Amino acid sequence: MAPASIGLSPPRCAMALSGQANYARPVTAHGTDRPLPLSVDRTSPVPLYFQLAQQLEAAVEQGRLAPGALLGNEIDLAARLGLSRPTVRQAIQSLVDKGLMVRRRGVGTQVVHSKVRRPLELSSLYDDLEAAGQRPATSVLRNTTEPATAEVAAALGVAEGSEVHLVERLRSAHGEPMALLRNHLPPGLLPLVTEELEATGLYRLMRASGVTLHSARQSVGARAADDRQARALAEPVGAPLLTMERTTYDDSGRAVEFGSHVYRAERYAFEFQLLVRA
Amino acid sequence: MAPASIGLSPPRCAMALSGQANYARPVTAHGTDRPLPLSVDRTSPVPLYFQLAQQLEAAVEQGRLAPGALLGNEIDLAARLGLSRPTVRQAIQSLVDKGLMVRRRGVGTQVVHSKVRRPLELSSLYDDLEAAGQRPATSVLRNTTEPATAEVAAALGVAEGSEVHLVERLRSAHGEPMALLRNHLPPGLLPLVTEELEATGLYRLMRASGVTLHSARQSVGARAADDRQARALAEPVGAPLLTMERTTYDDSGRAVEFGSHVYRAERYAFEFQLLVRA
DNA sequence: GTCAAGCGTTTGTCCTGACAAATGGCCCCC
DNA sequence: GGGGGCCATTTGTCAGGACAAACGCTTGAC
Repeated sequence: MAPASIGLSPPRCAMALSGQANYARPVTAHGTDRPLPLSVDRTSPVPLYFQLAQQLEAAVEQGRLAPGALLGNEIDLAARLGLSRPTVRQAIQSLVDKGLMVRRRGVGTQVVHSKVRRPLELSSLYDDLEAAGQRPATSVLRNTTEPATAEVAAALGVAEGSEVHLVERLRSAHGEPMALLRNHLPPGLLPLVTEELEATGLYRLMRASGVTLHSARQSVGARAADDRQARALAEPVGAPLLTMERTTYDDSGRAVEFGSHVYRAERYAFEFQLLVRA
Repeated sequence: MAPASIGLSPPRCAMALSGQANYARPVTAHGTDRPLPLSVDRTSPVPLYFQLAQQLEAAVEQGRLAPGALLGNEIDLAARLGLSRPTVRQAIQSLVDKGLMVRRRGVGTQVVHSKVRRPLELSSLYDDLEAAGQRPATSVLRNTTEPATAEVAAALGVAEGSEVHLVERLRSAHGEPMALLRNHLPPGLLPLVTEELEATGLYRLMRASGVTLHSARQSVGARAADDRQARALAEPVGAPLLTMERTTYDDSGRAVEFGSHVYRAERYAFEFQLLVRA
């Protein structure tokens, strides 16, 4: 309706990531004034805008493009690279969407003043604390089917009482238990082999089975450890735990997973970054 | 480097929102086959692509575009509206970015199969549980300056020991305490009037003072309530609390706020939605 | 000295046109 | 009847041009 109503601007978060990765990178390399070496390969199957975006992103990452530095106007940039302006704009826009750059009409495009640099190109939800060098270990506690409770049925969109898969895992890092993971999956979605579940993450298995993950709803809270949780996680009963419930959907809108997880508060925290969208 | 490396796809979250809003909307209105009434107003200052995007979004919202429904090809749509294809694409792309639609080459664009529909056009971080009908109340416990501790100094990018603002607030809803909010701000950013702080949220005040919020880093965890927290929140000592630490940056990369908050686990949870970006 | 108007610069929006690549269904052949 | 190849459809990518709107600086007036 109204042109620029925007009362409060809805934040858009660039990524949610795993536990306790705290990379305070200094990056004091300031901007040189020589024009950034940029080039595109027209024989490559990689889209031109994507090539450019990657190069710019790498330049920001390595400090060759200093925070606050102007990018130079799009027309010249396009001419220099032998590209059209829309292509250059598409490249820059993707970086703006990632929160790496800010555009200002009449001023130019500048690199966002660092510090915000995204924590990592983090990806899957937590089976990739592996990427943080945590060497995760998983032990499968249960891997069966059971009748869906009302809560699970509602989340997965199946009939209450119908059989669904249940996987319960204990995830450890450095030999210490970190989280207790309960997942319910609709029947017949993919074969759940205990050995595979102990070797890798659930999301990777799902993707490998051709499931196209699309979105997820999460709810993060806290609770006191009950008896069973305390035993599994080697915490005293009543210890504060971080809880996460998540329903994941695929492309077609099917719910493909309902997870109900608890983490040891001492050893885990969710870190993520929000962008305020224009 | 590689064209479509994408190992694991980094999720991108559409928004983070407030507490305990659970709107399970049925929306069983299925797709009619009559062509959606769409039109654009070329005399309006609102960009054409934005007009179109809004209309499509409204149609999805109201169920006039059923989940899974094909949108019809872009060429025809453009012709029907008297627009060019790039403009139509820009409109659709913005909805794809929001997670409302999925494009498939050779197939078309379809509305994502509901259920995922975003929880609300949520916005500010939590002073808008007001929007959830919670009628929040804030009481300011402290509003002073104090020397920055090492942690605060690092977060705000000021010298350790230099004076920074400190605001401590207790936020309640329905007369019950919900959260204890501690915020540190760099000196001179904006005047912090106790009366204003009790009447509205910190973010709104900052925006009203011309601060352009850009991004934030958050860390969410859990802990047991200490003495002081327990008293303020009317919980027993040792009760599980949900904790959140956040550093917020403006356009220029300046840190404009460092918050350290605790929430009653019984009364509060973070809900948000992640999108897996292509 | 201060404030306002003007101007160049840069991004925002929009158009037309074209070819490439992926998908899915149809048809033909075996 | 089943399988493979062809083809129409649809989105993905890219070019080149045009005008509008916003910003910042400079110039000019008071």
